Amino acid sequence: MTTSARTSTRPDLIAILENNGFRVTGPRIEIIKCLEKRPDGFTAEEVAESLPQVSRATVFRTLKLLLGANVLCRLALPGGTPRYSLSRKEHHHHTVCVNCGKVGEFRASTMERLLRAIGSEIPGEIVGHNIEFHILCNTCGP
Amino acid sequence: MTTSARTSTRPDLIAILENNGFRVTGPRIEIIKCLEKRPDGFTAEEVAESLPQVSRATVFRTLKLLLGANVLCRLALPGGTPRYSLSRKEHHHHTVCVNCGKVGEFRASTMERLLRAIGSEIPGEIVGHNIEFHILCNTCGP
DNA sequence: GTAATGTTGAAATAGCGTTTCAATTAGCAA
DNA sequence: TTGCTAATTGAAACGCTATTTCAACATTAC
Repeated sequence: MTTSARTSTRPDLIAILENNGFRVTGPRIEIIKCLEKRPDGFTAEEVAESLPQVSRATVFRTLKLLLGANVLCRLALPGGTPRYSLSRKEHHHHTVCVNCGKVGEFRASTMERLLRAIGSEIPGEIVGHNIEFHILCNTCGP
Repeated sequence: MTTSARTSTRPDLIAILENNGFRVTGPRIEIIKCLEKRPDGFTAEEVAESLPQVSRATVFRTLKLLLGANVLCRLALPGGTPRYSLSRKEHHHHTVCVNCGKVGEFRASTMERLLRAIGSEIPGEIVGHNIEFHILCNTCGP
């Protein structure tokens, strides 16, 4: 019996805790299970509300921990509440629906080529980037 | 005597107030003058501190007004205080130095081509995007 | 000038997140 | 298995960026 059929695309978050020297505690397991049920992204408050038995502070602490481990992304809608999304390990970018907030991931080959080429047009050393597309998803769309 | 030698790249913010039906008031003029002295971007607090005679609320109200008029951009450093930057009218993107916070603008032709091409790779209708490069600028760099 | 309406300051409030600190618990060693 | 120790937790206070409220005031239209 394998642990998960999705290990190839979704990192095993419990293992990530262990490998980074963090303790595997009840609250953390509950939070992680909750995140994995939300493929379209979520707000911190949504997680806290759905886990009233876990302290809000612990929710934020765990999200921060996962952000630091690069398995969670925080994205900002224009003028809206930040949304979080579990990520695949591979480099990717995000789409966020401006109507329903649903978060998607995509890897565009055009994008990757661009990122390699753009360096020479920017004055300084690129150490990171923030690229999000604001969309109307196919459910909310015109 | 012309109003400004930079009208071609920097919009005339006073005119923008007038054209959008906003009143040209003392506090707004002070705020706008202050912003125009800061080519590298600024935080809301920096503006408020340098204009103690203007209420903090008015600073934020005026920044929001200019954001709505698309002549000001708000950008987020990873984990840092949001920074604002006056913008040229043409479509552009931003660089933010992760060390000193200095904001730069650039228009990369590669970028423009990408943005036209990427639509077919994204599920839904693109209504906007958020693209920032986090850099070490030439002053802070290695 | 005067009325109508937009704008202001000051302070309270909101949203998202972090910190504090005492109490608890996971993980390890004996 | 027991005990030790450092990591973690909950609850509440706090911090920061920003917004709202509301009475007083300034600006523009008439």
